[in-house]
Amino acid sequence: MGRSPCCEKAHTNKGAWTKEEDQRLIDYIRTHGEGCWRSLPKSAGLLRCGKSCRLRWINYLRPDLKRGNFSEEEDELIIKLHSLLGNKWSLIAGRLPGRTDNEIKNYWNTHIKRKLMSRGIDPQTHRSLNEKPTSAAAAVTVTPPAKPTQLDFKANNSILDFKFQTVVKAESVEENNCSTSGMTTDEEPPLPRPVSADAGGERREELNLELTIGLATTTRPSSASSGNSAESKLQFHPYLQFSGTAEAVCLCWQLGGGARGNCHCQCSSGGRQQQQIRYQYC
DNA sequence: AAGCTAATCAACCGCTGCCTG
DNA sequence: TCAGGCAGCGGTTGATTAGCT
Repeated sequence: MGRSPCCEKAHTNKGAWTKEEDQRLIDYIRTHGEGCWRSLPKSAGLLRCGKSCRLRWINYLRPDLKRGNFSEEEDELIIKLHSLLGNKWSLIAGRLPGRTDNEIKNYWNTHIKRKLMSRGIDPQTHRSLNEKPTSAAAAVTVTPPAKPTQLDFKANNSILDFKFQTVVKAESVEENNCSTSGMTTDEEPPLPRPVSADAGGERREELNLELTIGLATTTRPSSASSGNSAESKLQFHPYLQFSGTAEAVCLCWQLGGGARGNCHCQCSSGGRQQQQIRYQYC
């Protein structure tokens, strides 16, 4: 038995939204808030599918959307995030305040892909186009998860741990003062790292990056929906900070203030960022 | 000015995963 | 444990706009 359609297709409008439809949707959400998209069209007097209403609101009508061109900083941030997360547009959008997943996805496909290609970088693998698949990457190669299952993403109450593997050139790691667990060398010696050689015989190290995410206690108030999943809460913290060079990678994600859980990375800073994800790229 | 092509982006479609009974 | 309902996500489509000849 197939699933019932999400809406009565025979009685719904499709295509571009009219100003009147937009206004109805805005008025309704202002009064009642987001949530229950399935019943919203009927309640708001719209002949639209709930999914369509949701999309229109999220991608176009939301008041906190930033319109206009992407800045150079945003470009670079998207590239870095894509190298880490792959085509997880919603996660990427979660770190770019005022930008939507759809917008970023379109922008990626129309601008950034071309930009990377012109730099001689494969937009999917973030490796040099001239490079043999088996050779070590430039300074840092982060292998994006091809499938979500490869990103070991486990929710455990308020703590998320996820791990993924990256390959870092051995010589880059030597100079790095961050350990794989995000600790400084002053605190604890680095964990032993497996060393492997690729087909060309070049020595390289495989670095197991463990990211620890502690969820802040504050979440977006109107997070109706199934937004109580840890992953979706994560998206409510749009700020992401990169610092330092990309010679080696120490990743430490935090939500909320100060070091939480197992994180000992020196990524603390005060003020507004107390409520932001902090992501150190040192 | 007209016709064609490329670029852009809003919207749709189908699938996935979470929640609930 | 399982099935159904739902929201959300990512890929794709198609209408519109811009640029070129």
